[in-house]
Order: sequence, then C-alpha cells, then structure tokens
Amino acid sequence: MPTREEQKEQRRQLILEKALELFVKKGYAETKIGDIAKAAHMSTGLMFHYFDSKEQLYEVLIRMGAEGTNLPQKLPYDNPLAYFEGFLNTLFSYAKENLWVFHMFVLMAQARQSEGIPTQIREIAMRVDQVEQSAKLIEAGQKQGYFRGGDPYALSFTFWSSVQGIMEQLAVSPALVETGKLPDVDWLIDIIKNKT
Amino acid sequence: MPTREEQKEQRRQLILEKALELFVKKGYAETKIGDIAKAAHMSTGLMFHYFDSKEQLYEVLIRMGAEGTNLPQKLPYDNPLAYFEGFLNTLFSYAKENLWVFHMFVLMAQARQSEGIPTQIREIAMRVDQVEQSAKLIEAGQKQGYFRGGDPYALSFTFWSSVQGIMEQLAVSPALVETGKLPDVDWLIDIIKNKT
DNA sequence: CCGTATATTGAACATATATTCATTGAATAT
DNA sequence: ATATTCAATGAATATATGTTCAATATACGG
Repeated sequence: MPTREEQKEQRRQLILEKALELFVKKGYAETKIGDIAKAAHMSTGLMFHYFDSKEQLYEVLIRMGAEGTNLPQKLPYDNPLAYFEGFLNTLFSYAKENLWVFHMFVLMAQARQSEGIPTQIREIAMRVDQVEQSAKLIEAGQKQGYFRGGDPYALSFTFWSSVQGIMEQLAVSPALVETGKLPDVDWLIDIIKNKT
Repeated sequence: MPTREEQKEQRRQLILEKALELFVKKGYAETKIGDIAKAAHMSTGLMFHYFDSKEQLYEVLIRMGAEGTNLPQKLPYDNPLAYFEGFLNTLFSYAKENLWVFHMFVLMAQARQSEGIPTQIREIAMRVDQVEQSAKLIEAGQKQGYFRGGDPYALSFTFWSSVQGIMEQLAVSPALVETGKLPDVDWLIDIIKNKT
C-alpha cells in the first residue's frame, strides 16, 4: 500500500492532469476551482492544501510546459530539413502516447496570447518562442537550397502556426488521435521545403 | 450631424467591434461586460440598452461569423486546387484590409471548441465546418491527380488546421499583417498539392 | 420654447465563486 | 494505547461581476 508521501504526490499529479485538461477545454477564467476538484474527486477546500491558489496552480503548469516544449538545441540531424522532420516525428509520436502533450501545447499558446493571464505567468510562457529560433535556421538553410525562397521569418511563422493549429485541433479531437488519422510529417515539411 | 437612429446604429457597431476584439484576446468568461463598456466609452449599464445580456451579445457575433465564414459554394474555379487557392487569396487579401476577419476566425474556433460556451451558441458555430466539406472535394480531386495521396479527411483536417493556426497567430500579431509578412498562399497549398 | 421620448449614468442588487477556517477523521509515531 | 500530525470536508466569508433600476441629461417633434 502506498505511503502517505506517495499518496500526496499522486494526488498532486492528478490535480495537475485534470487542471490541464480543464484549462484547455474551458480556458482559465471559465475553469472553476470547484470543477477541478470535482474532476479530481476531492472537495474544493482540499485543493488549497496542494496549491496556494488557482493562479499558482496555473503557474505550475506553465512552468512545466516551458521546460518541456522548448526546442531541443542538439537534436542530431544531417541537414536543417531533417531537424524539422525529426522534431515533428518526435512530437507527434510522443504526443500520441501522451495526450497531455497536445493539451500542454494549447495551454502554452493560450498563456502567451490571452490577456487576462497574470503578467508574470505570461512572461514565462513567452520565453518559449520557436518562430524566432527557427527563422535563423531557415535563413541559413535557404542558401544551401534546403528551404524554399521567401522571408525566413514569414516561413518560420507559417510553419509553426500550422503546427500550433494542428496541435490545437487534435487536443480537442481525441478520436482523430486514437484512429491514427494524424497529419503526415511530410505534408507540413512541404510548407518550408524547397521542391525544385 | 448624424440622426439619432444613425448614432444608435454606430454605437451598436462599436460595441460589436470592441466586444469581438476582447472576446478574442481574453476569451468569453474573462471578458467582463465592464471591459467592453470601457472600450466602447460608455457606462456598464448602457450596454444593456443595446444588448439583452453578455450572452446575447456573444450570440449576435457568432451569427455574424457563421454567415461570413461559410465556404462559398460557387466560387468559380478551373480545378479543385484553384478553388483552395482562390479561397485563401480572397481570405488573406480581404482580412488584410479588414482586421476583424482575423478576429472572427478565432472567435468561431473558440466557440466551436471551448466548453463553457452556451450549447445553443456552440451549435451555431458548429454548422461552419470546412473540414468535412473539403474532404469530399479532395477525395474527388485525388483521382484526377490534383492532390497528394493519403486519407482525404486527414489532408483536409491538416490544411484547415494550419489555416486556423495562422489566422489565430495573425489575429494577435497585427504588426505582421501591417508589414505584409503574410504567408504565401502557395506555401499552404503545398500541404495538399500533388507535386509529382 | 415645452413636453415627451430616448440616451446615459452610477449605484444597488443578486448571484457566483475563490478563499478561509473550524472541525472531523485517519495515519503515524511514541 | 495514546498523542500528534496531517488529510479532508463543507460551511462561512469575501469578492467579483452580471443585471436592474431610479434618477438625470439630451435630443426631437409640435
């Protein structure tokens, strides 16, 4: 039987899991602390044993996301295109087994964009900015003919916005994930790839 | 000087405009009726002269969106690919001049996905489903070699999710729109286009 | 002008919900 | 066994916010 310490940790994880789901499905303000409590099978009051406030609970989630969704700096790859391919492959296959990854992707976007999220928490989410990082990579790769022509920032923006859009839709369409009707990585790579 | 009737209509439009902006930026629940009032330079109470409730104001916006964002049934086109090209071209160029189109796109997605939006309003937003419609078009066009192979629904889903993602990002990045760093329509068409 | 209708305000009211807290019960240590 | 610590509850409290309303200002027709 689990020790007290373990029980507590499990409970904490359960709260985080349910809170993530709800924040994504309903947004920050519309998710009531009582909703989370009910989803985690506990009383409203008990929530405050585990987290100081609704805001702090949200912040914990965002910090987790900020650590997890940063672009890996040293993903091994032969050419810059393969870097993006590798990232998407890893992302999709991992998310398929761990649905919370979809949710986390959405949560981070929400936190970045939506006003009405406390400023300090927004800033944490803002630090994760794939577009800027990738733009440089694309610019370099264009000279070698890997990427199509055009403004590198616009290309990077288009690519990541698309990925974002897909993650968002998948987050609310678990049926698609289960039936395996996921986008083919190549389809998305073609947004930036040079086809001549 | 404008007649009273005109004044009233202008005010109504102003409320709708500001409400759209705020609902998109902050979400439904986080947008307070007082915020909208302030943005439209009027007292909280006066809002209720123009709209019965926050919910009804939201519904009016969703109805506007449902009429505007439906796929045109009879856009003239030579081949199915040109249909998508034409749609995106029209969408981007129109939205560039009318920024509220970006916002409306986001609002509709929010209404469709987010729980905590009153059911009847959700349903209105749900009727606008590009994915299902386009999937048929894609399936037909695949046989003629216009579109790449793969599950037509997954292709349609990927394409529209990408468009959605881009519209969402542009909605919160007006700077990109002004500087004209918009995605090239071809980049997105390449998601579904057959390149052999 | 004057009276009526309409626009507008700000405060009052009702409700919902985040947070606190006194109390209970269970697990662990002594 | 008993004491002590901590998990857990649910009701009480404080606060925020949607909505109503009485009072006031402004525009319009006669």
